[in-house]
Amino acid sequence: MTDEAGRIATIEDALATLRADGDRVTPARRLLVACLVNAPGHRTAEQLAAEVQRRSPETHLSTIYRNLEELERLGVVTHSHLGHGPTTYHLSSEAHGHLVCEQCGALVEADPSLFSTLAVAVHDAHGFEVHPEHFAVLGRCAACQAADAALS
Amino acid sequence: MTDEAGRIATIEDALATLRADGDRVTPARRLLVACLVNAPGHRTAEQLAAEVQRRSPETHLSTIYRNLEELERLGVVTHSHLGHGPTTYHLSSEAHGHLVCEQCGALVEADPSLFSTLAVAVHDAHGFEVHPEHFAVLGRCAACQAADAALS
DNA sequence: TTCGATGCAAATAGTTTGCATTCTA
DNA sequence: TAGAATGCAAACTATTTGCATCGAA
Repeated sequence: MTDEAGRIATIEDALATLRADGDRVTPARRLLVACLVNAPGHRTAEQLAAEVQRRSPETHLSTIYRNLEELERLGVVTHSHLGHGPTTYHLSSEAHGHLVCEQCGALVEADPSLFSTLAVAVHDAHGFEVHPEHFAVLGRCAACQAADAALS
Repeated sequence: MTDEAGRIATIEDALATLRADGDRVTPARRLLVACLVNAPGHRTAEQLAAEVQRRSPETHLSTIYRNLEELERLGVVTHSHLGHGPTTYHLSSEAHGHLVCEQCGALVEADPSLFSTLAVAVHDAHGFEVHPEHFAVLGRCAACQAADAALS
């Protein structure tokens, strides 16, 4: 129920990007791209492997890593470091910032516009170009603040 | 030449914090705290272990990890996740933000004030409390931007 | 039919844990 | 001298790599 029409154009876009670079379109690559396009959000290499393996159980985790690397090189995929946990991957077209609660691990996706003043300030002060989608802003979510406040 | 006076008060503060919690002051803890106080900046557990081992070669890396965890629990030490690389540790009193270049790995320490508008915007939008010292802002440093520009 | 992609096993990096021993308080 | 801290080995998680085989173009 997740592989029907509507987004196939984007799958084909991704495959066309591979072909344009001289890369081959293999079943594993088709499935991986379909997973990324069909369901948005952050997934680890392991989660993506599990999804791909539902259709093609012999697909190896190392193949997922190699293909994510290649798709990232081509600009189709972006990865983020979310504090402690493993690296997560998503389509580059879904760029956004990340807020991760250090207490409960909750992930909030933040509109990139929230980062614009930071980006300007950092660029003015250090000439540094900020990539808000590649890292997580760590802190404490509203729920954990409320829970902590209730204790005191 | 790094263990002379001037900052010893802070070493004693850290040890007093341990004692106050009922923890014991061991040679490994003394040396670790001294390393952290005597030289500022970010170091990985492995780097700290190497420093401690110059004085006390039998100190094990797992002891460093356990003590960093305890010092962090007591608020003496803070860790940061700097993109790809391993976790780094520093005294909590040296709080600051981090800019890490994704191309060359350069680390720039940023004044926490640069994060204040981000913190306000994120709090208004999501009720989320930002801890600027716990994560790295990834992007591209001025030098890499200049180098890239020269290529095109 | 060729060379890129894959599967598998093994290596690697970073970190954590179990347990017997040591040493602080 | 009781219990916390340590050293060591081993487990564990995330990721990378070498190599023989397979398959897309």
